[in-house]
Amino acid sequence: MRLSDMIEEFIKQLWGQDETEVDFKRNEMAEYFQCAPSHINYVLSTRFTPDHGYAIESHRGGGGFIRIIKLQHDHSEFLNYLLHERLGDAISAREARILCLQLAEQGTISMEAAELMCSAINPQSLSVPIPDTLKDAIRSKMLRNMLLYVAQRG
Amino acid sequence: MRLSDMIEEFIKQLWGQDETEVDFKRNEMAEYFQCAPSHINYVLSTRFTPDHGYAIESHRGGGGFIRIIKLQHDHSEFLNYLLHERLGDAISAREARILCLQLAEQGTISMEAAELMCSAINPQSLSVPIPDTLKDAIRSKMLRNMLLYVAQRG
DNA sequence: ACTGGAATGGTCAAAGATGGTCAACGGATT
DNA sequence: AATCCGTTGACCATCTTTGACCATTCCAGT
Repeated sequence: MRLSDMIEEFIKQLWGQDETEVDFKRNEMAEYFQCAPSHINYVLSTRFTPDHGYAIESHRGGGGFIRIIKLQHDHSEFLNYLLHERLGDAISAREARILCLQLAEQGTISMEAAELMCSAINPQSLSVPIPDTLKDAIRSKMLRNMLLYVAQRG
Repeated sequence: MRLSDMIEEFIKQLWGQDETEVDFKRNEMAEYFQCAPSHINYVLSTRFTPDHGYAIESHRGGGGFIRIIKLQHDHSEFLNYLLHERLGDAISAREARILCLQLAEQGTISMEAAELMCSAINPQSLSVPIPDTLKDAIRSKMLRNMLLYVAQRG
């Protein structure tokens, strides 16, 4: 069995009943498996992505940690679709806006949340001198992060 | 838990009912936590700033002390302050995050809205190859648009 | 009034503690 | 042979902790 698979298994066993997230220290984990610390990042980026149903948070510096959050599975199909299929690496302001409003219409988020999201991805927010391709990429990342937050709350 | 976090907690528990400020001696506090006196300053400058809703006063010399004052903001005034003074044309992710959480703390917005805003301004949203100065500019515009929505809605 | 020491708090830079990124290497898979 | 995936290490970014040195205020003794 590959080391990465063992680390994946180990991490999955950290969850107890009902817990929605687990914390650990990257260096301790690497020490335990006698591997390079960056190996932990590799496992996270290949096995604990949003597509796999997880979100990652971390803090550096003394007392730092890595936190893996399980996304709720009982949220709407539409949200899942957006996160895993519809939302790619880039999206226009117009498309993003429509998706936010649809989320509200079908009750996944409040209309206020939708409006707030629209404010964030408003073309004005990105009125800086960079190529449109980058703007579409940023918008996609922004929307993804916001949707991930929504998905964390079930 | 980090020492700095424990000191922060401790200080926050110094407040009684209705009190608007608390006083203490830096050296006594440092002695209590067995840390360098300057550590207290570190905690103050990272957790009790005006952005966090606090002001600091102090006196040196015999009988000296540090005083932390809880600022009390009127909702719409604070929003105006943020929009017209605090928020310039650039802001770091860290500062932006603190301001959003502060808005929730004051009850101007819900904690959900604050978290949603934090998701949008998350460094990950701006992980594209552009200079940091542009990222700070975009963040400022995003936050401004979201705050404008909040202000107009309220 | 002066003056110098004691009692406080402030600043800043270095060291320590974490985690992140990226590119190279090598074996496995196609 | 070409490509993909796992593994590793060099280098980077961020946050915390500590200590050396500085500034201000008070007070007691001239």
